[in-house]
Amino acid sequence: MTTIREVAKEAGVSVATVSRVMRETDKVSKEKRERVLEAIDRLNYQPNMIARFLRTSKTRTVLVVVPDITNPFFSNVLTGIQNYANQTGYHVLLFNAVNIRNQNHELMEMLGQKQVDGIIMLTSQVEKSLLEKMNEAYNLVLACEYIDGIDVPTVAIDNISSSRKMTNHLIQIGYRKIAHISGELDIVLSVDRLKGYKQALYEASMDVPNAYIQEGDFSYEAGYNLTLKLLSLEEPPDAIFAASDEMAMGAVQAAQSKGIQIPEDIAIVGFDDIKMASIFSPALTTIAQPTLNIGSKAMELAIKRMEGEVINKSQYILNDHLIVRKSCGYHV
Amino acid sequence: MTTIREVAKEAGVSVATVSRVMRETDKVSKEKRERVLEAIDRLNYQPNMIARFLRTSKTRTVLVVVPDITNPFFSNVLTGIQNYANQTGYHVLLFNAVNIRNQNHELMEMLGQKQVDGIIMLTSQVEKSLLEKMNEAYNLVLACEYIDGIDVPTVAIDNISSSRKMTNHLIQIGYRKIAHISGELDIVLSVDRLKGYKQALYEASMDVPNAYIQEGDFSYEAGYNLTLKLLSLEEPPDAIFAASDEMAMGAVQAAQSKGIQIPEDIAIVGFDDIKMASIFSPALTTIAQPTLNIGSKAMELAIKRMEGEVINKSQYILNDHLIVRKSCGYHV
DNA sequence: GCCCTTTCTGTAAACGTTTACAAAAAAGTG
DNA sequence: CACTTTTTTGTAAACGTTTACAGAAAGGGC
Repeated sequence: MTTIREVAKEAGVSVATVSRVMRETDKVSKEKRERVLEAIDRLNYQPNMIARFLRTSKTRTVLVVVPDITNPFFSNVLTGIQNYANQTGYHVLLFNAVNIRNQNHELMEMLGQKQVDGIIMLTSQVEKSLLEKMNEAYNLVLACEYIDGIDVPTVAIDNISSSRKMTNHLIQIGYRKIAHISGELDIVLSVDRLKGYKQALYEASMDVPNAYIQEGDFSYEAGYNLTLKLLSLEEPPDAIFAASDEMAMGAVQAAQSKGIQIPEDIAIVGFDDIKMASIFSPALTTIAQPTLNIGSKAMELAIKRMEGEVINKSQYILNDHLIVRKSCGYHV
Repeated sequence: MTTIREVAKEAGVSVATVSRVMRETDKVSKEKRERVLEAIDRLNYQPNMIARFLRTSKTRTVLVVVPDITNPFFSNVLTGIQNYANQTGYHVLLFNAVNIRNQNHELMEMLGQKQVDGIIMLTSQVEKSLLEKMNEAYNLVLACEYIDGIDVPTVAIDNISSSRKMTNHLIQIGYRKIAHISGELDIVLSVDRLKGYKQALYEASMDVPNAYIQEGDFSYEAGYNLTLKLLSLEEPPDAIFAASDEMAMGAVQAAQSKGIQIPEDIAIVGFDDIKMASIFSPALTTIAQPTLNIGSKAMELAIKRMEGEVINKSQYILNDHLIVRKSCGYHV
């Protein structure tokens, strides 16, 4: 491996000068600069990043904690992060936290070991105290999920208002018995979506039976099973608003398995606008989240923090939008 | 930040002893070991990994090059890699290569800079010479795509035989006019799948018109458009074998848009068995690849190489299997 | 030519570990 | 007890950079 020392010798200058040329940080005379560049070229020199990291105590690397890369929503956000990172010379260390709650320790270890300069979490499914610690000791940014009561930069959509928007849409086009299949209710995001749904009903002075609200877990299977449950109610809903597209697809197929037509007999809508939502048949009415932007904004904020900038505003709310397709029975 | 020096002072021993306790590499008397452990605990010491990396010139990190994390196939393999890495104390640095061909330079730079000990590529879409260089200078492992003529450890399924298996299945259940929509034919994998298809036809002494073979690019849109093309042939096929599930879904919808029923009027099958393949309607007959295993095996090999072991066998072929669902019209 | 700035360069000390080597301590052996 | 062998410890030199500091060179003004 060629080192800076060898380059210095080859160019007939000191190591300091070589370093200065590399980093373009300080004035170097034209003549020496050229000699150095030539030497670098000749020896095919590449600086050892680890040594630089050690000296500068900056790694230009951010740890990204993803609950499940397999989930298209997360992988899209991750793509946004990665793209932005690429453009700015940062690197992404991946932490695929299948069961994040058991991995807290490991997570804190990685941070303490200085391998990364910052951390972006696509989930806030950890103890609040841990989140607080990470926020003050390291450069934390949350994406996708807002958490109450601590002041950490967060980028997400306004789940309450988008959920309200969706519910309003269903009300407007005439549905009166709207059920909701939520995500796990220990996740803020699920609670918010439920909240928005309730607000819309309240504003429209509509009342729904308790059984219209079912707690799922964002999975296809949950959507399927809970829909069977909803359909067997004495007075089944005429519309189902699922908190994820995957659950909505499960809902559609559960209904179809009972010979029920979508959207003729019942409307079913989702959330996220994953690619399949438009391919699926019937195409799903859903809420599109600006996943790539969420990712890049999160990375942008993380970089700002890592470079020492103080972030005054802590909530970054990006615009989602309602996408009306066939599954809600409203033809544009 | 607490350093090893402070721990040493606190415990009343030398830094070497502390290091030895940490790494469990050398004998340390019980008494001192305990003193050190206590001191570590008291000071909440965590070793600075970067410093260790520099000294040992090992980073326990592997660079994973993924063409597109958004693609469920890749994200599954990545999950396999990540899981195995986690278990063995390795880390994954993500390189999302949207257009890998333009990023060769960047890739080589990262390797030269010693930030990673090895590299796993989920694509071989780079110049062969580059691959060769990576293979000899760094610890390269290929996953998913085999490349001819260089001796780099590769883990994948046997695309030729699985494609032949699928085609045979279609022949067996009675189809005689089987078309194939391939991936990009500058990718080995696509060529292999095409090859398998042709072999099966050949063995069955079947001949198909040239127009039955269409080059796509694995995308839904390609599947859709090429199917429209196939259907408007004078003698349209009675079965379409798409080289990816996504293309198969496009094919299904293209057919449906023409009022053609699947599988009654035409069979359509895919490849990969992504989650949607079973949810989609009609459920897709497809080839299931052991994605998680591909990932973990690749990581296993990478670790072996990084730890200096010489890998004698260079091809690791994992078992795929045919999954028969509704879309091929064969009821089990 | 002299003095004062300004610009450029080199020396050497970090950064926080690991580890070769030597020295010290402990354990065996007769 | 004296000697040898084994085990445990500490000292200090790496690893390959960056950068504070001081010194040299160059430029400007008179």
